[in-house]
Formats: sequence, C-alpha cells, structure tokens
Amino acid sequence: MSQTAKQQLSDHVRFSVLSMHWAPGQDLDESTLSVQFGVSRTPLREVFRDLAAQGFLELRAHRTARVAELGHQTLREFFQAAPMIYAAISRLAAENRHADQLAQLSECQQRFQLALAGSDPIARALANHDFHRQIAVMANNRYLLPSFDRLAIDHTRIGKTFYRADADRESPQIACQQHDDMIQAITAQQGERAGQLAIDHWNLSKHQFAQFVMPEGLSDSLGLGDNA
Amino acid sequence: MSQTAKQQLSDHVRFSVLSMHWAPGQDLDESTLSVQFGVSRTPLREVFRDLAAQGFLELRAHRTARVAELGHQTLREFFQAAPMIYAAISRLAAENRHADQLAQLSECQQRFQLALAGSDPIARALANHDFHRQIAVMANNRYLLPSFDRLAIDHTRIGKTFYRADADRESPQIACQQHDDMIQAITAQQGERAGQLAIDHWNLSKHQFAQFVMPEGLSDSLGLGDNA
DNA sequence: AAGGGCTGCTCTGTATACAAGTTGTATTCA
DNA sequence: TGAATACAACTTGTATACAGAGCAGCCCTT
Repeated sequence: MSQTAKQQLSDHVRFSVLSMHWAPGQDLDESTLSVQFGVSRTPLREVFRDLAAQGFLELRAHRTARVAELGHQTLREFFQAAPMIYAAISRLAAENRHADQLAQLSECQQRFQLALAGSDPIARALANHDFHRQIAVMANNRYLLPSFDRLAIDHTRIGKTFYRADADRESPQIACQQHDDMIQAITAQQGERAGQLAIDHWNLSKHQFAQFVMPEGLSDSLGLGDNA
Repeated sequence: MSQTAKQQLSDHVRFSVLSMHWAPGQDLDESTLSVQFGVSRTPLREVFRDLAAQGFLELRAHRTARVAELGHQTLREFFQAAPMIYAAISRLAAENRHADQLAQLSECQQRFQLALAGSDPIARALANHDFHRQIAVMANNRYLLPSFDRLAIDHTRIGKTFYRADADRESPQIACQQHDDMIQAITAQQGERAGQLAIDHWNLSKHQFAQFVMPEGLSDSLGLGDNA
C-alpha cells in the first residue's frame, strides 16, 4: 500500500534529520529517494513540502531540497523563543489535558528511562523528543503547536551537536526527575507549577549548551584558578 | 509564465479566506480552480499543501480540501495564545528590527489609514493584517512566525465576523493611534514598551469581540435598568 | 416502509512523460 | 592565461492519463 510508503518516507526523513544522520544544509535527491521508497516523485515532493512546512527541510524554487540549516542566526532565534513557548505549552498542557492522555505521557517517560539506561544517545534524544511533543499535544492549542514543533526539531538537533558522553553525567538523571515532576504537575492540573518546571527544565538544557560552547578554562587544572 | 499563475492562485485563495469570501469549512474543488487559473492539478495541490501548512486550508486524505474551520474550540485556543505571541513578536520587533524595515512599516500604516478613510471593511481588515505581519517579519524569529501567521489569519477572519459598522465608531481611531505608538516604540527600540502596546492593542480588539458576543441588554431602554 | 448492501459516479492520489530552468564544462577570444 | 559565453547534462516543475477511494442513489431484503 502506498500510504504506508509515504509514511515510511516521511518517518525516515524525520529520523534522519533529528538524529543528525543528515547534516544541516545537506542536499536531498528526489529521484534517488523516490526509487528507494518505491514512490514516484509526485508524492515524494508532497512529503517534502509538508516536512519543509514543519521545519525539517528547506525548499527553494528550481533548487534541490535541503535539510534545514542550523546556523548562529538560527541559534539566536531559538534561544529567544524557546523558554516562552515551552512554559506556555507546559502550562496549557496542565490546564487542558484529558485524562486518557496521561497514560501516553507516562509511556513516553518510560521509554525515555529505558533509553537512559541504554547507551544510544540518538535513541535517548528521540525519546526525549517524543516525551515533550506529547506534552505539546496535550496543550491542545493549534496556534502554538507549529512553533513548538520547529523549536523541538532544532532542540533535538542542537542537543545532538552539543552532546558529550564524558561531561554532565548527572544531568540526564536530573532531567528524568524533572520529567516526573512535570507529569505530576500536569496530572494535578497545576498550570503555574508546570510552567515553572518547564523553565527549570529549559535552564538545565541551556546550561548544558553553555557548558559546551564555553567550557571551563584550563586555569584550574593548572593551579592558576580563582582560589590560587 | 507559470510561476506567476501559482502566485496568483495562492494570493486569490489567501484573499478569499481572509476576507471570509470563502466561509470556514467551505469545500474547494481542485479541477475547477485549476482551469480557472490555468495550471494543472499538480502545482495547484502543492499550493494547497503550503496554504494548509500556514493555516488557511485543511486537507484530509481522500477528501476535498476545505477552508480552515473557525469553531468555538478554535476561538478558545485563539484567545489563549494570541496575547503572549503578539507581545513577544512586538517586543522582538523593537529589539531586532533593521533600519530599512521601518519605512515599510510606515507604508503599511499609511495604507491602513487610507483604508480607514474609505468605506470597505475588507480593505481595512487586510491593511491591518499587513501592518501586523510586517511587525512579525521585523521580529525576525522563524520559530514564532508560523504561530503568528496562524493567529493573524484567524484574527482577521474573526474581526470580519464580529465587525459592526454601527458600533465602536471610535475604536478604529484608537487602533490607528496605537499603531503609531507601536511604530514609535519599535523605531526607538523600546522592547518593553512595544510589548505593552501590543497588549493594549490586543485588549482593544478583545473588547470589540466581547461587545459583539455579549452586547448590552435591553433593560435600560425599557426603563428597567439598574437606575430604576 | 425502513434499513442495509451493492453499484456506478465523482473526485482524490499516483505514475510517467515532457518542459523549463540551473549548473558545470569546454571552447573561444582578448 | 584568464574570462566570458555557449552548450550540454542533469534536476526540478508541470501536464496528463490512470488507479483507487469515498459517496450517493438505487435496489433488494426483512
């Protein structure tokens, strides 16, 4: 059936972009992918348009499709927009969530915990991605969802870029605890608290990014630190 | 040239939706429109997908394309999201605007004033739409823009629904003055003030909506009012 | 008479062939 | 030797024909 072929193609592109298996700015060949997935170029181009609208790809007229760029300008815009949207989404999720969605959220968290136990950083990032998107769905606001999705895509990609297995050994556990707290707040419909937890969660993430971009200098290890 | 045909088609659909010339939920026939604009169904469907991603249309598999619905659930989500996004956009516009964009914003305001002088409520609504979108462009944030666009589409449509020429004769002038104030704040790069002005502007708009939905009762005119 | 299923029609979804545009390359002239 | 231009190969964009899904109307059954 062709509907599943399109879905598979879409999933494959999404996975490849989120996992950074395809680098930002990388060119995509229509005809190659179309034969790979057994669909013609017409439905493939429709998938490309959808994914471009969601922020995975970039389309330019008469030019090859590309994986969405991730430059310094993009990063600046990301850091300006993310905390506000995340807090709002989390708060609305607490206020608007339906009871039957809570189980799905817990499932996402379980899969995230499993991924934490494993050694695959990509699986971990994707499980985290799914967890937060489930919250966004529970916020139940069609106006905020597109912005959230674009942020989440680049958040996951940035996370992959800035990931270092050696540093921040305790951060994943803190993040996991924060997820549990968010589930609790959303379940109890505590909008204010859910919003604050989202900010805390964001700050943890931001701290990791900052640590990567601006690592601690060598002065301490050379015995020339502040305490010297 | 066919590129202009696609553009014309896209503009026509956008105008028809924003002006409420096409009602929310209305079905759109692919083949009819494709012969009207002299393009085949393939590019037409691509335009539909783009417009659906922007919030103008809704596509369902194996079903006819429709103008995006505008029900009570949509309204609820709209009122939850709009003030936050508008304030953020306005503030970022003040912080990030480039000097050469200011002239374009003034042009939008001039056209809005001309429309105010005229008698066409649709022209007025579209000029207002363009003014606010110019601010959104100046905010220069790719993550917030999609949410803003969806809000602005429905804001314009809701405004058309709730518009009454008889009431609120002074509101347009107040809105116009607020536009001028926003231009001033953005020009002076006063982010905080621009954000507050956006909230004020939103409250004026919200007040108009509330007046329409909950008009003053008849008690006073029957001499049975509070003062009786 | 009412409800359910079948059949035919209409519209959407896909494939393929073709047109148009872009990019790289080679050749020619300064 | 360098630059500019023309040409060729390849990629994207469009048209059209066909396949398949939904929907309505009709007939048949109960």
